[in-house]
Amino acid sequence: MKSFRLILYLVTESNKFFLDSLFAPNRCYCLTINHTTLIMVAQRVRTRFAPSPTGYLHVGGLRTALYNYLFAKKMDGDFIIRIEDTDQSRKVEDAQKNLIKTLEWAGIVADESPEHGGDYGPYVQSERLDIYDKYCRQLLNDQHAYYCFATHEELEENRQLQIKQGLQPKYNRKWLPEEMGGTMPAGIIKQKLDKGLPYVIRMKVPDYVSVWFEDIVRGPVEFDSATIDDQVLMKSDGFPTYHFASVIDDHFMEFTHIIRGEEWLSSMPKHLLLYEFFGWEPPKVAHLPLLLNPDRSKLSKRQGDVAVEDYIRKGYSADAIVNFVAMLGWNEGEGSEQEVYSMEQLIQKFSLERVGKAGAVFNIEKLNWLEKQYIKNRPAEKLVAIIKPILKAELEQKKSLMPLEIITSDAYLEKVIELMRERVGFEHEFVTFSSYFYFEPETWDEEAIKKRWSVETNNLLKGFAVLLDSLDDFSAENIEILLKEFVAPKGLKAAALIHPLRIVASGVSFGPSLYHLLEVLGKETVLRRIQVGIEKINYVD
RNA sequence: GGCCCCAUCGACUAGUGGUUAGGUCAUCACCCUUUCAAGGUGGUAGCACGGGUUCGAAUCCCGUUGGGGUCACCA
Repeated sequence: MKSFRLILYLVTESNKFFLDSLFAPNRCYCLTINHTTLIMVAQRVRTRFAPSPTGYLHVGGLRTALYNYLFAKKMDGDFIIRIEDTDQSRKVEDAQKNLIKTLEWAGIVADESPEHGGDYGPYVQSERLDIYDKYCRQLLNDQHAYYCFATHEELEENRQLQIKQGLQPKYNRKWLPEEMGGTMPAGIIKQKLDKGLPYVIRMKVPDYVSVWFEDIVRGPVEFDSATIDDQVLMKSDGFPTYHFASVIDDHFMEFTHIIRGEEWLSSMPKHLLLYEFFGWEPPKVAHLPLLLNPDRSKLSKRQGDVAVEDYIRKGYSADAIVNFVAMLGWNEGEGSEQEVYSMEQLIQKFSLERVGKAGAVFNIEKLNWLEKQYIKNRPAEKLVAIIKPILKAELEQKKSLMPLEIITSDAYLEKVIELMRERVGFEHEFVTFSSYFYFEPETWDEEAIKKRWSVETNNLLKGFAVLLDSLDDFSAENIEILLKEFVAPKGLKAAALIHPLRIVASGVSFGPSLYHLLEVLGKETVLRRIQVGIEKINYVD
């Protein structure tokens, strides 16, 4: 029972730390002030991420999961994954596995989930059908729900008619029984039931009551029940709808906080009504602002990648994505100018109170910048471990003229990393963007040749190659001295040789310091490339 | 359309009655420099609008406008 903190948090945010330090975590606390005793019951925070297994993990879903996770961990509570597979027709094979795998990739590991189990299972809704059935029956008994035999066609017809009449499309309550205030005689319902005709079960939304609740991020929100439809609770295939299943599960899995996207805000009153029917205490809720396309519509395919898997494939790291997505709608607040946060720091600093209300545009440029920050600061060993498999895969496709044991060594890769870490945007670019560290150039930047070559260039290279060959210590410093001494008596600038050297050595006109580049490549490779370059580059004035 | 939510630079945001409206990304200029980056310095750029309340409003209230979400036997 660790979440003593939760209750204090809810009761008195400002006194939290004061009270926190007064009591050791336990189940029950008594506080007596002026003969008045305040009793607090500890309750461990439990949050959930409840995706449906219909495919990939959406970045919005990742953020929702992350906020649930951060909040739970911050409060010393548990984060749970539940799979909402009540629509069997949309179920996608392996989606559940991928969802959980992708979350774990991001560092979001559930305390309870279908894969890892827990005390509140099963964690897949299709395995909880008997529970929904039982509680649906209870609602039926209590006259909070009723059978409805309307067909899809009938419903659609009714809808069209209402639209034509300028009314709001809403279920017409044709099957609401007489004893519940409707017009359908019990006999007819029984008749249909006996015949075994397909039906759904609808909840009866009370007329003209006001449903009010306090949203943690939005404050008070109010709905009029007259605008709420008699929601289907059980579908004709015997599966519950989302609304019903999630309320039942949220209750029995004892979640203390529901943190989800704003798209759920308008179904909140239905859920609240269900809690009321059952006499259960609803959890606290927080509706997160939506993630937006650049045109400010709800983030969607069509306008770029939305699957976390897409970003993984492109080479974004978990650190950067988590960091980025966390900042979309949350910030530490006044006084902080921190941009880069580790998961630990996020857990430490996160709070639902500081989640914003307005939607946030998913801005890829900031993500790119963050990714670079991480690459700049990631320890070389870590990068080596990431790059090596990429290089090895590449080496299976392409032959290298350089000694394999050297270019695949940690020492060599670390040198490449130090030269390139401020020049790459993704980890894989240490290989793909810097292939000249491992493979011979096959093309030589034409624009650059035009700009940097003169009639003398090839001879200069040839002459310098001889000097390089005689250099025993092939270090950047020595190469620099040698080059300057070579060029000075000729009345040339160092640049006259530097640029051509870079081009023959790498094929491109940009990259790290030339001297360091040559040092890392090594004498043998450099001499070979000068030779090949001279042969291949035909300068025409 | 009904209902609900939202509104500070192009983007992410700080700001909770008194600030020259701050930071980050992007962008521009300059510096550094063998290239490309990185880094440094500086700049452009914002409180949607209209009414109140108040000595004083980005901040509180009302309205308008704009945007979004939602109105399924999908979640």
